[in-house]
Amino acid sequence: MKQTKTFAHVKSEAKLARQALIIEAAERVFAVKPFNKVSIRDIAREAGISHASIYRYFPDQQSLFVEAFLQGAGEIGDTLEKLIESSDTPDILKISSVYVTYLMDNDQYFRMMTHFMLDGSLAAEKIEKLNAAERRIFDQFDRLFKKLKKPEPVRLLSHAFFAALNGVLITFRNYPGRTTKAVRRHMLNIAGVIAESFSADRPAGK
Amino acid sequence: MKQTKTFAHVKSEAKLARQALIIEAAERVFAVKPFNKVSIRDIAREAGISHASIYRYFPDQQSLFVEAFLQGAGEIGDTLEKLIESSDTPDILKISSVYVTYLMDNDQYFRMMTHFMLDGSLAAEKIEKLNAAERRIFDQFDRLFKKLKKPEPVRLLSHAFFAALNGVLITFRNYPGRTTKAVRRHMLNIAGVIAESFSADRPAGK
DNA sequence: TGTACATCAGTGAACGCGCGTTCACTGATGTAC
DNA sequence: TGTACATCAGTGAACGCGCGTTCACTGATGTAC
Repeated sequence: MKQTKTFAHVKSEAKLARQALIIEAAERVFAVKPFNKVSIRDIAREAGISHASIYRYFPDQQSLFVEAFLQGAGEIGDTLEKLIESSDTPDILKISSVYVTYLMDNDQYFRMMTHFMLDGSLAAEKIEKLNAAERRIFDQFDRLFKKLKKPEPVRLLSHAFFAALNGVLITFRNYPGRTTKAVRRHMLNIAGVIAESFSADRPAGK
Repeated sequence: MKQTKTFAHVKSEAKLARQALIIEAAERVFAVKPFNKVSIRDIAREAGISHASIYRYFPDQQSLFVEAFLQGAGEIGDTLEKLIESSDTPDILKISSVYVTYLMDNDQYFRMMTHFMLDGSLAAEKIEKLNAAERRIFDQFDRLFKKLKKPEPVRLLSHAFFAALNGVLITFRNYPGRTTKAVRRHMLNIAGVIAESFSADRPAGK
């Protein structure tokens, strides 16, 4: 009895490991191809399996895509956490530039994020997963603003800050007639303007 | 000779008028259907013509979509212009809420905007058209910040303000578990936080 | 006024494509006895 | 150790669909003489 349980365990672990390999392949494809052009066939090719095999591991395309995104969201969360927890007076300019830089370097996650934000047809259970990732970032920004001694409630500030940084990423990503380098500089510049406007003391009660 | 010119003129005006009817039909479809689901066939059906006829008036799908978007962008530009020109001390809170409200009520334009911002495969000539519309908004925000006596250069502020408002629209549009009304209130609330952070005086030289 | 011809908006049918997903099958591995 | 059976990962082929775009044709309108 113990034996069969262990065997089943090994088996299910193998399954999870193969799932993970598919997700990694998906991330590599997303890094190279615009989100809306990525197909199940692309990912299968990258993973070195038949496209029909994907369906042994994921019930449908949407589930796979959401899992791939959550990987990236987790990394962002980890990075911000380290940055904010490690100091008693975190540098908001640094934080905004890390966030923006990460999502410029890993454009695939930003594409996925905007896709999911725009897509109205997500299953409720998927939405909840994405939302948990978002809440984690809000929580960290809350910590940031608390450490910066902003007046309560800081949650609204966190929402506004997060939204504003996302806005920078979407608004200037295809800034025409600029090199990638120049776009990058401009985004960081604008993110800096935003960080500064969030760090300034505001007249109380206004 | 004069005669034929006039006839040709009438003819080309008729053509433009029919083009405009197709664009209007497209806008109606966009208002009802997610951007990425709208097809040439949908628009033709709405306009009451055969889908093959579209190609008498537009070389391809992209051209039609861009024209449809520019209609909406023009309206936003007009609205902001009125608002900012009409006062010597414009209300930035009012302006942010008008902008956000317009793009919530006319969600199709926001969808198109984000689509074009994310799409890397636009023809250069289309990009230029879209960019002109964007510049017009930047110019108006420049006026706003100048009237608010912000230190030069105000262009960066305009960029940051525009980006931040767009960020609010994309970040909270599918805020889960909220009614449309609650989402609306939340967006306006966050847009208010942003407007406020842009209207506060910031320490000079910081 | 009548006739032959040119133009061109409008169209239904078809083309070619890529997609997500399912199906029926293979073959390797493990299990029961 | 050997044999019959069960499981299930993996697969190539196929299904069914919707799309953007093109084609060959019609028919209304205008032009030339």
